[in-house]
Amino acid sequence: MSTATRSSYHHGDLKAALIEASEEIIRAEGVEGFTLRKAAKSAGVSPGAPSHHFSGTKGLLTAIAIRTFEKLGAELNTLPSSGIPAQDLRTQGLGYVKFAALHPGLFRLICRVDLIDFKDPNLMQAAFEAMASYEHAAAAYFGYEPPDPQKRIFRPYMASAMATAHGLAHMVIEGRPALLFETPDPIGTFIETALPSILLATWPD
Amino acid sequence: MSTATRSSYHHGDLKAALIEASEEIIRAEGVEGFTLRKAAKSAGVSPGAPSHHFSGTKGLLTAIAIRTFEKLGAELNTLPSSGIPAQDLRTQGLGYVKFAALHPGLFRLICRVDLIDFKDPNLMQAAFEAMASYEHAAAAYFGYEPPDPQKRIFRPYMASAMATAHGLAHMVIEGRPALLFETPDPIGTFIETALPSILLATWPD
DNA sequence: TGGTGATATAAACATCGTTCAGATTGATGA
DNA sequence: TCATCAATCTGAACGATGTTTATATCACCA
Repeated sequence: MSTATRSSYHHGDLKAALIEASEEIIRAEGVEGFTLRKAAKSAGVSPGAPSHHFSGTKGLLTAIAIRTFEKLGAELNTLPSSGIPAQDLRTQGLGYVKFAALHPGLFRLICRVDLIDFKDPNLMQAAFEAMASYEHAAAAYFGYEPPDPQKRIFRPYMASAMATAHGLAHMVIEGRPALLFETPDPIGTFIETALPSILLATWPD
Repeated sequence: MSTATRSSYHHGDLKAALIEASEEIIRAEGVEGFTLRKAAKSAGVSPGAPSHHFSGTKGLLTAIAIRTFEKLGAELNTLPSSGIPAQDLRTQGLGYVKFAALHPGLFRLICRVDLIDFKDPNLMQAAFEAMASYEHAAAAYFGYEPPDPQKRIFRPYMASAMATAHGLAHMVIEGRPALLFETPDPIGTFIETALPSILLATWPD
């Protein structure tokens, strides 16, 4: 409810207000429920105002995607390390899927290549930094030297590990647990019970 | 180019023509490029005509999603079995990702929960039948008895295997190979070289 | 104090999905 | 055979969307 009532003709910090309002809309109604006009209205501004701060809808959504990758990275990079490679890799995977389950709208956003600008270097950098600890865990488990982060390249082992978590995340936000796994609570129960056993099957000790 | 010129006022088989035209649009321009009006125009019919055959855009796209699952199933279920469980599982996974890479628009469609009706029992049935041989291969590799197909339940092992392929498929159609793996040809080269080694890391002999 | 660039408005435009009254036609039954 | 009816299609309309344009307002600085 960031419908800011403002006194002056100019907003003051419309750019930040638009990002805030848009993220709220996406959290509440998903990417599909988002419209630029809604965001403008929520920020208390006319439909044409956003064009002065973002290059269209795609620019605004890209800014939110960057914030989302930063949130994901903050989540993953602070997960505790046990010293047991298999367990750490599972922890990272679980964290990845949990993030998707807790923020389905935002996670969908960062997968929508048509809605955000993946040529934006800031977006790419945020995406890679988000996966830093994940790559570290994969390197420890599979026994390889992590590549230079500057090169922005993933190893096949990392691709394998990341793909499993990525696929599970998609399956979760696509609502497949409720459809496929007979779990009463589509998010909580699945994550706490079925998901660990799935990851155990994928990366055993 | 199925812009059928018709002589009579009535079309004859508009339902099939709309499905055909829509699938062509999705193949050429992706789900994002699809509009109901385009499909109607391509079928040589007014924008209001489709409503007599489908319950809105979602109904039409659901019909195409069912066809897509049938195509995927026809692909996977005819893949040869080598008798070596690990290799067969990799073959299924490779087939799954290949399908996504060859039909990115259609694959994206069957993942768009907001665009198609996953409560449609025909869609669910088609989705499960498509994965039948995959589940069979997973059961052989992980050593469990495949569950009753009627129950429409996947085992954790199957979820693990499927998730990896599903995640790789998403990564491929999101264009990540070109971004992450330094492959000149984003589809062909990646699939033929990097992908098998990724699947080898996931399901070793 | 004036003026200039940045920022906002309001109105317009094309396009979208959907609805609805009316036109057209194929099929049914007497 | 022919009248009737339900199915099918048109064409115009509606509200909503993203974007552009001319115009209005204001913050800041010379």
